[in-house]
Amino acid sequence: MTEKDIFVDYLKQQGLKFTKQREEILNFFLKEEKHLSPEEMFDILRKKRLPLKIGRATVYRTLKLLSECGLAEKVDFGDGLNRKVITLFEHKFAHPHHDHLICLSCGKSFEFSNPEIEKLQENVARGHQFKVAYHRLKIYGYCKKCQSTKK
Amino acid sequence: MTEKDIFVDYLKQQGLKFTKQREEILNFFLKEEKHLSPEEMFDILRKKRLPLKIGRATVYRTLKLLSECGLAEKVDFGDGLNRKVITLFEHKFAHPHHDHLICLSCGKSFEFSNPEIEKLQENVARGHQFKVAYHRLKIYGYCKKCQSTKK
DNA sequence: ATTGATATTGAGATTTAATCTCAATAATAA
DNA sequence: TTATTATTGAGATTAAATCTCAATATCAAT
Ligand SMILES: [Mn+2]
Ligand SMILES: [Mn+2]
Ligand SMILES: [Zn+2]
Ligand SMILES: [Zn+2]
Repeated sequence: MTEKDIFVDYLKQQGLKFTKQREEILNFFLKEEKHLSPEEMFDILRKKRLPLKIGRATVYRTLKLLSECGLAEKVDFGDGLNRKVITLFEHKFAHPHHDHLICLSCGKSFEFSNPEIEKLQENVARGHQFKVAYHRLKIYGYCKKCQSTKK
Repeated sequence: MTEKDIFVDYLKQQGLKFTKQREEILNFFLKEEKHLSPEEMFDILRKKRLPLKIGRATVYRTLKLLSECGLAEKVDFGDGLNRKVITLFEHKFAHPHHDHLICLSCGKSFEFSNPEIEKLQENVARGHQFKVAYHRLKIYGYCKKCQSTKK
């Protein structure tokens, strides 16, 4: 069951079509290891000057589909204090859940997963009789490199 | 040391001025117990038809000042998946740190604080030699009421 | 109270990521 | 091949937040 199978099956199941554009975007997303924003993906796909032309709306629409079928996950890496929203899409297929440390200086993010924290979150939710769908834990600060490069 | 003192002192220390508008916005913010968005605050302050006219930019600028001096805290209650950004300002003065459970159905939020989670976060950061500035833990799902009102 | 240097203000323009519109086109199944 | 229906991209639109700038208010020093 490859990522492509998952996508194709999802589309079929939803009565949607597997188009050239969707295939191109899927392949590009899978190939890229680092997190990319929709705008970056759009720019790069445009620069490629493929025989196929891909519009901004199609990039956004396809990333939404990839999220719906479990291949991608949208994450906002903005600091929550300034206007800037930094939306990136991560690989989700065969990539276990994790949260992020986000450097306020260089913008880099670092992944971590901590089962104890996850368990405590469940407890908190249970205490509020709250049914959890998902969560986001973001720790903002300064990465090792940005601390040494003192300002 | 009242909230007003804190604000006035902060302004003075920064070489800024304590204006009618800033005082009006401070009072309104302090009076309101529930979280409000800047746009809501702007609308309400406008409807008041005070002798004093307050512009949108001044509301945003003043909320930023209130955040800088520790009286307010900006929090994004959007679900991180849809476009909508829901920026609210919480009281921070004499309100201990907490995180939120956010209902995807009714939009209500529920506060919690869990020292164990906080401690584990410190451990995670230390493990990455990461210097923490602040964090945001948001647990999305369905509140008790919205579970019973079974859609 | 007056002055003067400087910060502040609000109207409206601008920014920006994301979404929407819609007529032309492509994908699928019969 | 054909009919049905989904998809597409250009460009318009949205909406929160910020920016611009000329007019005005603040406030410390007289
Ligand atoms: Mn990640
Ligand atoms: Mn709160
Ligand atoms: Zn860094
Ligand atoms: Zn609810």
